[in-house]
Formats: sequence, C-alpha cells, structure tokens
Amino acid sequence: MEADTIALVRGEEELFARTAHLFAAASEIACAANDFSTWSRPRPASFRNSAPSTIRKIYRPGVLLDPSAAEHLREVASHGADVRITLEEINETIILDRRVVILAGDVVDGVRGYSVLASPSLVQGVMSLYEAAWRGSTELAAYEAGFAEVRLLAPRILDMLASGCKDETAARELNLGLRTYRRRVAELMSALGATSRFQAGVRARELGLV
Amino acid sequence: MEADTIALVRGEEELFARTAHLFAAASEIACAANDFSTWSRPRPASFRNSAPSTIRKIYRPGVLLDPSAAEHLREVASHGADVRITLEEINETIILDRRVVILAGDVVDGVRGYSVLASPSLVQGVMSLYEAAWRGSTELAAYEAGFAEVRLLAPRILDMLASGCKDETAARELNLGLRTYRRRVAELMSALGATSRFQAGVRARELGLV
DNA sequence: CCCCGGTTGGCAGTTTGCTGCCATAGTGAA
DNA sequence: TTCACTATGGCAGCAAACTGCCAACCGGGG
Repeated sequence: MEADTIALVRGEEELFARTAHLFAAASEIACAANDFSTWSRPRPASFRNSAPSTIRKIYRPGVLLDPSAAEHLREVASHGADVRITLEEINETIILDRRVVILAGDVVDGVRGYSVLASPSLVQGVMSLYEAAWRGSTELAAYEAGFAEVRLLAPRILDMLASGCKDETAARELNLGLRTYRRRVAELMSALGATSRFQAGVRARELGLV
Repeated sequence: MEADTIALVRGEEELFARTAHLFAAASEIACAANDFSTWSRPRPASFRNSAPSTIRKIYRPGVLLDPSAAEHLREVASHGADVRITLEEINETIILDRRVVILAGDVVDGVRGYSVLASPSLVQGVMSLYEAAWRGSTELAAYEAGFAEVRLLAPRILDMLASGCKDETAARELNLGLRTYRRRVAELMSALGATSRFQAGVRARELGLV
C-alpha cells in the first residue's frame, strides 16, 4: 500500500485481509467505536506476533449498559489497554502507529465500507481529531464508578419505556417520583447518546437491552 | 396428547417435535402473530402430507414495512392462505382444526414457552376470540392498497426519527408541513403498534428498518 | 449534636409532541 | 365544468415530556 493511497474496502473480511500485516506489526493502536459490533470480532492469534506497546480505545457510554460488553472492556483494560468513554458522537476509526488510518463508512447492501488512508497529511489531521476526542473523554474506571448505580435501575426503566406506557404510569410502577423517573430517563438517554426517545429506543434495541 | 391436557413446551424445537403430527394432519390452520419471527421458520416438507383446506393468518401492520416479509406474505396468500392485518395487539396463537390451541408465552432464558391446549372448552373460548380478531382485521390486499403510499415515505421518516432531530427540523428536511410530518409519524407508529416513540424506535429496529 | 454532600420529588415554566378542525389545493369521475 | 374525495398544512388547544429551582430527606464525618 503506497504512502499516499486512499484504498476503499468493502466488508470487514476484506479489510482484515488487506491490513492484517499492519495490525500484526503495529506497536501503537488507537481506535474509536460507537457500539461493540465493530473492531471487536476476535481475530486469529496469528495476526499478532508482538504485543503493541499502546492500545487506546474510545467507546460510547452505551456499551456499558450491556453487561457482557462492559466485562469485555474491563478485560481489555486490565491487559494494559487504555479505554475511555466519550459522550460525543464519534466516527468509527482505527489509527495504526500514527501512520495508517482506517475510517468506517456507510453500510451498503449489508456490508460496511472502509477507507484506508496512509497519506501523512490526512493521517496527521485524523490523528489530531482523535487526540481531541481522547482528551474530551473519560477513563473507563472513572466513568464506571459513577455509572454502576444507573445500571441498577436501567433495565426496569427500559422495560417501562419499551412497554409504551407514559412516564406517570411508569413512575408509579417503579415507586418513583415523576421527577426522578424522568431524571433516570434523561441519564439513560445521555448514556445512549440519544437526543430523542425514538433514537433511544433504536439504540437500546441495537444493544440488545430490550 | 389427551383431550383435556394443558402441555407446557419450551422452545420452538420442542414445540414442533411434539406437534408435528398435528400440523401434518391439520386441514384447517389459523394463526396470529405480532412479528415475523414466529411461526415463519421453514419446516421440513415431510411435516406436510396434504395441504390444509384453509389457512388463516393475522399479522400486525408492522410486518408490511419489511419488504421481504411483505413479499413472503403475498406469496403465502397467493397459495390460498387468507392473510389479514389487524391494528390490535394480539397474542401469538395457532389453532389447528378448531381442536388444538397453541399459545405463545413469555421468553425466559432466550427460549419462548408455549402452551398447548386441547380442552374443548378452552379451545372454544380461544377460537371465539380469534374469530373476533379476524372479523376486526383487514384483508391483506385491501390493506396494502392503502399502505403502499406510506411505505414510500416511511424510510425517510424513520431516518429522521432515528437521527434524533426534532419534528420541526425533520419536516423541513423532508419538505413537509409540521402537521403532515406528524401525521406520517402517527401512521407509522400505529403501523408499528407502538404507543410511544421509544417503543416505536425499538420495534423499528427489531424489524431492521433503521 | 450540626454540617455536609448527595438524592429525592414537588412545583412551575418551557418545550415538544399530538390531534381535531377547517380552509385550501389537487385529482379524477360524471 | 361541477361534484366528490383526498391530501395538505396552518391553527389552536391539549397532553406529554423536559428542566431549573428548591425544600425535604437521608447517611457519614466531624
């Protein structure tokens, strides 16, 4: 892959086929993802012949609502990766050794497209954006500390929301004040990165929480 | 299975294993389902040794939003089945030859439970409810006639909703009046059988529409 | 004991979403 | 053209949801 090429790749299989050697050789990996389905597919161990010195990952808070996903994140973090949580919308991104950038694009016909960039100036630009996002995000452990409590109530809130009943009914059902219930819903929506209840419903379903 | 037995079955596999002979022998099948994942799994042709004389199916309007599901429904209908659409919430049900009732229950640990009833009085009761639902529903073809137009706009409405923007913004984006946009949303929600936007988001995602 | 930081929930005001009503405009049939 | 029917969208009133403010209510230190 030449240094100034922009390669368009369709599907994760092709992506990994063409970038396996880069992953294998990378000593520094930085990535960002909105949900957990991206970049998280287990890859053959053969792809990895030496542990990269630094791994940085940025996720949306929503992934923490899925217990197994949260567990996986903690696992990764305990192996030396830096995992952070951001409240902002973020494009799915991988940066290898500050030299190659992989940007996820749209899904057409069920397969996602990826752009692989190696041009130094482009990589430089993406890298600075990534750094900004990184600075604006929170360490996983710190975030989780204040998040554990929300998770306790979240499933029941989600059940109420998904049942289609109105806030007043749901609050009564959960023995909460209307104000408190709505506070919880607001926290939940912020955790899901949603700005409308419809969107929150979609994301909750995407994460398999309902 | 004795005539006055209520059998509880866990999972579709067990259900079909225990009722395959009933399906094979049935000359009249009536069923109702909210979405398309139930009862629609293709079954081995060996289960069927003579075509039932009448097949009746009731679905929620939401299934028509999924093109492939709608196509499948038309296919079934063209083979002689009576397919209808109802606006009401409806429990997943199968009635075989007016003698055996299968009612879907809750999902626990990922597998759905089913109750198989053969008691004449119970079957009678369920049957009358089914008939009521049947009378209150609309022939597929008739329903689709007035539905085609909604489907034209639905994807864009869904995109707007899923993007989290507010109605005013979405209406502008689609060159619609606010009133008309909200009318479309209301139609869509009714089609999805949702009473809140959160619920609509969940169902839209369930149907893979976003 | 008091003080503190945090949570709760009532109240009120604002925003957003919902719907009936109706004037208007377009379309097709008689 | 005239009539009937339907879609549109503005308006108004209402319902639901969001939010700031604040008083009340906890535990845990001092």
